[in-house]
Amino acid sequence: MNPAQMTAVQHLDTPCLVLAGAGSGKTRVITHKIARLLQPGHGADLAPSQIGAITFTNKAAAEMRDRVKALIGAKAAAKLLVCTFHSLGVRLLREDGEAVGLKQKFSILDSDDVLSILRDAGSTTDAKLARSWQWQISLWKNQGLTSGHALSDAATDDEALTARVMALYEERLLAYQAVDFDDLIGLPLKLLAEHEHVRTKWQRQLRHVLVDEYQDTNATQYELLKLLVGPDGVFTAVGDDDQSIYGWRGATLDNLKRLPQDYPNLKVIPLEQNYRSTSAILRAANNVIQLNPKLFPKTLWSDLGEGEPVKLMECDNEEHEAERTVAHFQLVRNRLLHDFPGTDKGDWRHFAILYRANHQARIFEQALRKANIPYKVSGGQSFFDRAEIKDLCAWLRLLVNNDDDPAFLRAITTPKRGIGHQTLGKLGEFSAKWKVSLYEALFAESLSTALPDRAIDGLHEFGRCLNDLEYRARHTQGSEDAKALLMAWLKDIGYEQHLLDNEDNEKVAAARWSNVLDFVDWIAKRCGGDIDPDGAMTTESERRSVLDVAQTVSLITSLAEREGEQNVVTLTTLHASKGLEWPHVVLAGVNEGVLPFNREDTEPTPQHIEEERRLMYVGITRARETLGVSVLKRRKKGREYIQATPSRFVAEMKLGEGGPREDPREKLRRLREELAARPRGPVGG
DNA sequence: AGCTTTCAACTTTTT
DNA sequence: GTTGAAAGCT
Repeated sequence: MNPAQMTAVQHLDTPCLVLAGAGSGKTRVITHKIARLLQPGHGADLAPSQIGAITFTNKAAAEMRDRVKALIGAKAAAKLLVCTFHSLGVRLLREDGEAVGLKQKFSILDSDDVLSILRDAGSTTDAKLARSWQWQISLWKNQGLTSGHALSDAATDDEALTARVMALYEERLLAYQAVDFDDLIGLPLKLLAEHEHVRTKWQRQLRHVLVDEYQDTNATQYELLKLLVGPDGVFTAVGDDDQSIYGWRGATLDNLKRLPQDYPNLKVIPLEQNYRSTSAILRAANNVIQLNPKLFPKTLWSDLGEGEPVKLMECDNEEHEAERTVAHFQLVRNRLLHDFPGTDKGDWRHFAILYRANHQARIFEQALRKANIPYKVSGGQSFFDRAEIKDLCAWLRLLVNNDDDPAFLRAITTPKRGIGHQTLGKLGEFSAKWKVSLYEALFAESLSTALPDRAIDGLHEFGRCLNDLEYRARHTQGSEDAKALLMAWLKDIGYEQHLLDNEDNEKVAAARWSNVLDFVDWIAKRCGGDIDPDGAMTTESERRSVLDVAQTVSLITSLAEREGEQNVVTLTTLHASKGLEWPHVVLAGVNEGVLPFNREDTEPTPQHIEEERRLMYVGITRARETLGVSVLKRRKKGREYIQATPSRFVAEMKLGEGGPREDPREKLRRLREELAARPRGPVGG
């Protein structure tokens, strides 16, 4: 470990802000600090259960857990609280949510559920309108505002309407005993703020909290952390102001600015040594980011050698860009295969194409397919967004929370069981009239006044099926039994047949069914009780019932199992690339209007340009060895091509300045030596 | 007028 | 690849 990392790890007694530049080994710092906190004799001497490590994504949490496990052993690691902000919220609410009026078995709505509730609440079929409400409501919630605040602050008619829809939405959520993702932060905050005994309980429990990607926190997350940590609590925030690229969804750098003021004894430690990229790449990155007003100045450096100059690729149009990128990759790869035969340096998984917007991927996909190069597009539709998975999730959610009406409607109609609009409409009216959930209405005595017996029989049949499944799910643990239960259930409800009936293409139906089977395996695996990949038996305490697993299912959005292991080229957006790295990277379409993004009719604000500049910085710093920056000379607009302007960020990189001047042959020899001497395997995170 | 067809445009995304 | 808008058809 370098001196700065060491300082960060050894600083245990006051709040600490680690400004971790890209590739500076921040995960290393966090994991080692956790180990240090556990070691007796350094003043902290904490038990594993007293430490919390908070991340933004499940993937980051999983990686963190793995790396801590390697350091302190599986037994101690299992007792640590390593989780995302949202799963921490779930935990707080499951344990103490009753204090804010939430029953223990609440449901978590995903953004599609939210959208359909909003469409309903605002009586519109206009998806765009509903989405704009969803967006605005989420922003308000992330600032800690309720519909009441929003309505009184509303500056326009649109905002007032949104606020009114929000009020209806809040009512619905309460009635369903459901929360959305924003509530998973907002409600725990309310819980801790308003209930002293809960607050002290958690403050006593967690003696040291470490937060990853601190620059991505929003206003409510800041407040939540503050309450969780307490007035004299100790924490470690790890982040990089230069990599803050989520301002548009509520993240605010104010959280970084406020830290020294809110905690005067804050220790600020910059990590500037980069273990990822060559000097040529870092110089370009520093040149760009320098132009932003800086909160905490820092300059990245590395001792990995000068490396190859950043290559500017000027392309005629999008097709040309894709072809050139593919040709460039092939060239680099062939050189590696020649220079380092028998190594994995030429593997396709070491190559990535990064772009600003998802639709830019398509043309690269075509070119890669044509060249027979394997690739994956990351981002886009996730496994859990697929209709078949959502169908099954609806059933699981309904098991967890019988009052989850959106889940009820989806489950009772998929697969079709002869219960249609008529019946459900009546049931809905009945439940609204008596202020009960659809599930409760199902078993009400007086339902016979609203519906014919035949319809009621069908409803009761569904209810019995559900109760039976719930009973079994509660009492089934261990992956083998869980899998048997789930398969029996799918057979019961005839799900495979349902897929075949509703899909005219047999292949598509088969693909969907295969997704379902993957999903079953995935849940079963989570029920535990079988052999771990590393050979150790999972402990008895890790065995969970199917119902327990079902509770957390809506929080998880990616299988992320062997994602990194496929030997394929990665196509991804700049946003989704944060935290990742590849030896060879091409940044595509680095033109004005695209990166920095702006619409032709609007003038970008300086803050917007600054965030786009950070995005460029993130992109540059993903590359370990070679970096290509591709610029379009012309862009397709309608049928003809129009002139395209290179991004201002290209000039800002100052390519060709500051590098060493040397004989080309000498240079080639040096490059090869440097490349051969590079350490293998991943460094830092 | 209301429907269908065609054509172009397309922020960024986790939980 | 999907969606929304505009043109064209009945």
